Amino acid sequence: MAVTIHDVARLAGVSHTTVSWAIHGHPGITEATKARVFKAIEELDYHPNYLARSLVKGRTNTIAVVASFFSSPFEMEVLKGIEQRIHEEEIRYGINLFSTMNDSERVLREIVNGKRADAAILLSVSPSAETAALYRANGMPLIVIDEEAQGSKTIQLNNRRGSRLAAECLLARGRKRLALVLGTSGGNPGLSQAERRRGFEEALAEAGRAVDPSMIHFIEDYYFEEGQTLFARMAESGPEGIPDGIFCAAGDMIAMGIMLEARNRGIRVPEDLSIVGYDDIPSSALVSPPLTTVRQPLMRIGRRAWEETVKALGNPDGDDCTIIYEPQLIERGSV
Amino acid sequence: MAVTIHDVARLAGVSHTTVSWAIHGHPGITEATKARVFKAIEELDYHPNYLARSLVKGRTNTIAVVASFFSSPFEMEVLKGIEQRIHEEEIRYGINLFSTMNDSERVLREIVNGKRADAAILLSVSPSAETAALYRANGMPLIVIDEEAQGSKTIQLNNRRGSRLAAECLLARGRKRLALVLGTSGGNPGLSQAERRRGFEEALAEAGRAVDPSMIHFIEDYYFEEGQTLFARMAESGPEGIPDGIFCAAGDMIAMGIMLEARNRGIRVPEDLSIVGYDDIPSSALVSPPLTTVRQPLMRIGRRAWEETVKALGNPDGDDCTIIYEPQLIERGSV
DNA sequence: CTGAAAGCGCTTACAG
DNA sequence: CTGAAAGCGCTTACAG
Repeated sequence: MAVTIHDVARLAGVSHTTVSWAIHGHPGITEATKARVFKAIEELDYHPNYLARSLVKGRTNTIAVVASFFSSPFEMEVLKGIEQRIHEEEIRYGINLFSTMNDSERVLREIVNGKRADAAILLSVSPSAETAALYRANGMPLIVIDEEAQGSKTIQLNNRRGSRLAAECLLARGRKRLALVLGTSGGNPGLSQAERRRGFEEALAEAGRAVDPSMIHFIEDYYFEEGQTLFARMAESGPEGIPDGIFCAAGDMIAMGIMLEARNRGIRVPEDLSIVGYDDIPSSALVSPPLTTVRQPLMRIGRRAWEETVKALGNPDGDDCTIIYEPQLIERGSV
Repeated sequence: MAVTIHDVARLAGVSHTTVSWAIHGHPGITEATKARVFKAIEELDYHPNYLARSLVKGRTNTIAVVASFFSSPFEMEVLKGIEQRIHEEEIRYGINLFSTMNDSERVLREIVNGKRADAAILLSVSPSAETAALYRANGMPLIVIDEEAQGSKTIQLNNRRGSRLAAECLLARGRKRLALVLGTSGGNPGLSQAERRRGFEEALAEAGRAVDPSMIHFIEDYYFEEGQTLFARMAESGPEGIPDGIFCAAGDMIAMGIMLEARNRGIRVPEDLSIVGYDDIPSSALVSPPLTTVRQPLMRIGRRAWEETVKALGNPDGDDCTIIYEPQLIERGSV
C-alpha cells in the first residue's frame, strides 16, 4: 500500500541502497543519479517509514514527557516551554506524552525498555534509584523537574523558599489561624509539596508558632471545584475551624476555588481571610481580589529542560547536576 | 546492550519464536515451556522493543494529536478529555503531540507517510482534500475537531450559534458600538473564527444593524497580553473608536486582557463597556466582574474524539459523519 | 508442541 | 560511482 524505498529504487532504476545514500547526502552519488532519485521520490510522494528508520538507527527523534496527569496549569506551562524551544531546533523532535496515573515506575520502565523515546523529561515524577540506573545503563537521558532523583539531571524549583515567602507574608499581615492546603499526585504528596510544607512549618516556627495539624488539608485532582468543596468543609467545621489565613500550596486554581466559596459564604477576602496561592497562572491577576501568589518561571524551566536534554543527548556521560530556579512572591490584593 | 528476544530464548533454552508465541498466548505451548520463558523474561527484565513490534505489525498503538500550537486552554481541555478517556481503555495508547505552527499540510503528511500513529485527531486544523484522501488511502482514521474536512469524521462546535447568542446578549443590553475580536491560527482565521464572524454579522443584520469593518480586530497568539495591547489600541483611536460592547470571539483569555486594560483606563465594565468572551475557562467565573461567555463542552468533545477514533480504528470503512456540539451562553456580570 | 525461514522498511559497512 | 548482503528486533505462516 504505502510506497517504500524499493518503489523509489525501481522507478529511478537504481538499487534501494542508492536511494538511501541519495537521501542522506552520502558523498559519491552522481548528481545525475541523485536527480533521478529525487524525481522518483517526488513523483511517488515517498516518505521514509519512521519506525523502520528508528529501529535501525536506534534513535526515535522523539522525547517522552511524563507526568502524573496532564491536567494542571503546571504541566501545561512547562510543556509549552518545551514545545516552544523544540521548535527552534533544526532537527524535528516529536513530543510523546505519558501520563502515569499512580504507576509511574511501570510507565518509566516501559519507556526505556520499549525504547519509546530518546530521552525523558519527568514533571513532578520521581524515578526510583533502580529506574534511574536503568536509564543510565541504556544511555537514555533523564531530566527530572521538581522532584528528587539520584543519578539524573534535576531541575528544582525552590519550593521551600517559595513557601516561606508565602507564610511570612501571611504572618506579616498578623494572621493567627493559618491553614495550609497541599496537593498530592497519584496518592503521595511528592517532593515539592513536602518541601512546601517544610518551608511553611519553618517560617511558623521562626515566628514562634506551631502548626495546627488539623489545619493542614489535602486535595487530589487540582480541580477548581475541589477548592470550593474544601473551603465548605473548613467553614462547616465550626467557627474554630475557619482560618483567617490560607496558604494554598496546591496552586492558584484551588486557591481560586477557596476564594469563590469564601465569597459565597460572606467571608471577605482579604478583610476576614488572607489567601496566598502558588503558580501565578494567567488569571490570578484578574480574579477579585487579585490573588497573591508564588510565581515560578515554568516556561523557562520547560525551555531549560529541553536544553539539558539536548546536552545530555550529545554527551551521555555528562555529569548529573541540579539546577535550581527561585520563586518569587507576587503580592496582590488577597492578603 | 538492551535485552532482546534472543537473550530470553537463549536463557530459556528455546527458540525466539517460542518466546514470541508464549508472550502472545499462542495456543499450543506447554505450560512448562511457558513457565520457563516467563521466568527468563522476569530474570532479564525483558521488554519487547516497541519499534520492532510496531514495524512488523503495522500498528503503533499511538495516536497523533495535532494542533497549531498547544498553548491555549482550548487545546488543553480537549487534550484532557482525550487523555482521560484513553485511560479507561484496556489497550494502552500513547499520545503523540504535533504542533504544526503554520505548515499543517507538511506535518499531516509526515504523520501518515511516516506511519507515526494509528490515527490522528486534529484540533482546529483543517486537512486539504488531498491529505484527507491520503489518510483514507492509508487506512488511517482522521478525526477533525472544530474545522471542516471533506471525507473525514468531523466534530463541530456550533460556532455560529454561539456567536449569535453572544451578539444577541450585547444587543439586548442596548449596546450601540459593537466590536468583534477574532483570532487567527497560523495566519488564517480558520473555520471556527469565520463562523463566529458570520453568526455575529447575522445577529446584527437581523437587528437591522450593519457591522462597522473598523470595529473588527484580529489577534494572533491568544496571549492575555494581546488583549491588553488591543484594547489600548482601540482606546487610543479616539472616542469614536471606543466600543461600548465587545464580543471577544478569540476567547476568554483575550477578553480578560481587554477587561484589565479597560479597567486600567478607568472604563467601567459593564457600565461603560459590555464584554462577552468565548470558552468559559475556569477563571472566567472569578475575574471581576465575572465574565459573560460562551461555553463549549471541550472535555466531552475530547472524550468523544477518542471514542470516534476507536470506532474508526475498528471499522476503517465506516461512514464519515459530523457531530455537532451546541454551545451555551453563560451570563455573568460583564454585560 | 517447537523451530527455521521470511519479512516489516530501512541503514550502512563492504565489495566491486 | 553503485549494488548485494547483513542486520535492527520483532511476528507469523509454514514445516516437521
